[in-house]
Amino acid sequence: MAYWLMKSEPEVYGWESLVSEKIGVWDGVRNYSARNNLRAMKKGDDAFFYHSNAGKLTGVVGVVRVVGEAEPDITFGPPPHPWVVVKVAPVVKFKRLVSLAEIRAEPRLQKMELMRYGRLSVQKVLMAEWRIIWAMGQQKTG
DNA sequence: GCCAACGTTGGC
DNA sequence: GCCAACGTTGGC
Repeated sequence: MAYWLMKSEPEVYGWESLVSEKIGVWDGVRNYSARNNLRAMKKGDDAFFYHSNAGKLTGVVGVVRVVGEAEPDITFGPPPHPWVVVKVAPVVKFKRLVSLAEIRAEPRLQKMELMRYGRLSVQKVLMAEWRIIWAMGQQKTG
């Protein structure tokens, strides 16, 4: 069982879009590192859903589960080509946003790929990092 | 809207 | 294989 972080711009495809679809096809990835991560995803893996490019709302909004493993991304064109999609379903929305600013400010999260290689749209998350962000997301807002 | 960081492309 | 030019992502 592995943990991941998947980015999407909420204006393009946000948490609410996924909830209304129930199962989302994660398409459009055109970067080899991100593609390799998509290929490594297994059914039952969990991923943080991260809203990118969203000003103060940039950050982790909830958890999704991989329900379909890599298959060709037909939005690129007919295979063969290198690009793949996975299918994900919403699991739980956080009680509050865990913003990028907070992640930046948390010393235990400084080694996250998010800090080192911010532009990667599909990233691996370590279990320790997963637990920290999960706990932050369960805190009640004041 | 700007721009830093990074990936990709293509000439050589 | 190197590297300059260019394109894209995404934070701010």
